[in-house]
Amino acid sequence: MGIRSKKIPIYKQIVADIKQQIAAGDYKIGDMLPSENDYCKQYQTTRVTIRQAINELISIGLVQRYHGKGSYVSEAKNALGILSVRGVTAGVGNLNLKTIIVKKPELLAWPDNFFFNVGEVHKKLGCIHFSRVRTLEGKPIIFEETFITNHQLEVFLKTDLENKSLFNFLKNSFNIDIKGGEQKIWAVMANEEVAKLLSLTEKHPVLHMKRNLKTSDSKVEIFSFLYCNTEQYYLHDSF
Amino acid sequence: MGIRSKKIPIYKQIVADIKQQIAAGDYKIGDMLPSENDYCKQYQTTRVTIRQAINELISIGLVQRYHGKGSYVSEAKNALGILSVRGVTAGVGNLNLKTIIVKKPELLAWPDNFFFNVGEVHKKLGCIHFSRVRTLEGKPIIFEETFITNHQLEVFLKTDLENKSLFNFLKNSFNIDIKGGEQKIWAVMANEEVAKLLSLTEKHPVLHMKRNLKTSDSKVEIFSFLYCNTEQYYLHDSF
DNA sequence: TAGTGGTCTAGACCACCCC
DNA sequence: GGGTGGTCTAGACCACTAT
Repeated sequence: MGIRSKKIPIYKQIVADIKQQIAAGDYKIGDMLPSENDYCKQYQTTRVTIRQAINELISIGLVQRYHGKGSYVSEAKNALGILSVRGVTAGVGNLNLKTIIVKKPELLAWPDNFFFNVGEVHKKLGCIHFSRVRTLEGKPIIFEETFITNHQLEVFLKTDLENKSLFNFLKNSFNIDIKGGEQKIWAVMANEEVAKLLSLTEKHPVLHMKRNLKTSDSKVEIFSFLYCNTEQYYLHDSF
Repeated sequence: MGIRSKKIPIYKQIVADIKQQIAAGDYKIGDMLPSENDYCKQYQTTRVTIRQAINELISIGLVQRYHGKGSYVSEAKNALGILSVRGVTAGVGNLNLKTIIVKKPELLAWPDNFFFNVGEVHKKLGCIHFSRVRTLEGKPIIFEETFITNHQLEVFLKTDLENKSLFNFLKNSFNIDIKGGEQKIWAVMANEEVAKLLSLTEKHPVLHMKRNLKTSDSKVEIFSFLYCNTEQYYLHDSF
């Protein structure tokens, strides 16, 4: 299990820094963040870099920026930031999402007629497959089935993912980052399996997403099929 | 009805240019766009500016960029780009969306207990309210109810919005742009009204969004409540 | 008018992909 | 090795908000 790259860009360090400060309560919802010029001095860098960092914070919905006024910490009450339609990040906001493993990681061939196109390279490597349910305050909210290209990731098979962030695990163990991707979204009726896992009556409407995430390792792609009960929470996206 | 600002930034002109070229078929799905350095020469500008333009194209899902390889026109088959969860744009991709007015524009007071917080300034100005259904190939797909702050927008009341893009209308008539906003997304059951307008059985699952869009005129805010039949199409988002 | 974000220049070096 | 995108510098000027 090797670390696969090196330097963390300055702007990502700044993103992580500001995220942490917001999480720690140094800045509360509605607070104005330091100005871009202040940040330039603080981090000894230039505005292009600072703006790149703040752009990322905006894109994950943590911050809003107003011309002539400043950048402000934004509200995300009841929003499933972790799924932020636009977000590349796990764990935006302070929602206490817990994870239950429904099906442990297993090494399989890629399914026939898989929804997304999988390249030949990935097909040869096979996929690691597992399913999880996410709960919020004890209630199941999300059911997610995940497929990851097995490029030297066998360690997954003996890893207990319970209550672990997949993205953090990939980052910490393999230095693999999410670089981007695409999502498709539908409203559907829960089928028997989904209804059971999310404690819903069958035919309850649920939000369904199919996602394809690209990582910093071009041999590792992540696909996930996801069902979300939006009765008490909603997906949130700001831009 | 006055034009409200002046200069169009270079990067936006480039965005519009490339969009137009893709729409015209100069670049097809999967084609590689010119490199960033080529664009620098072509537009006599620098990479920061070119990248700002391409970032916008990526964010609306039109383009994907790969390190070391280039930027490519991306596929958006069956995707409602017009609603692209992340999109700020009208009319990416499928141009065959037609609009039917369900309720003509009317000048009202802001509703009590409106879902979003409306500032005092906006409350004093009142709101312009109308409802539309969007159809694709003759089938109703989206029902959208819109509220806009009436800051010198009375011309709306005598405008026929049938088959017009709201965003283009705001842009062309008032030079008002969409600058950003937020969206909240649920899966719900169609109620009687929505079912009727979208030709669905009641209790059919539909995607529901509540959106708050900021414009380049800080006195003009747009809110929209929207229901979408995702049986044949899906919302699409790339990042 | 002072302070903020919005846009832009003219370079540079690095990391990645492909031949 | 040559071309691509990824990151960054050290400035500049403009547009918007507030006072």
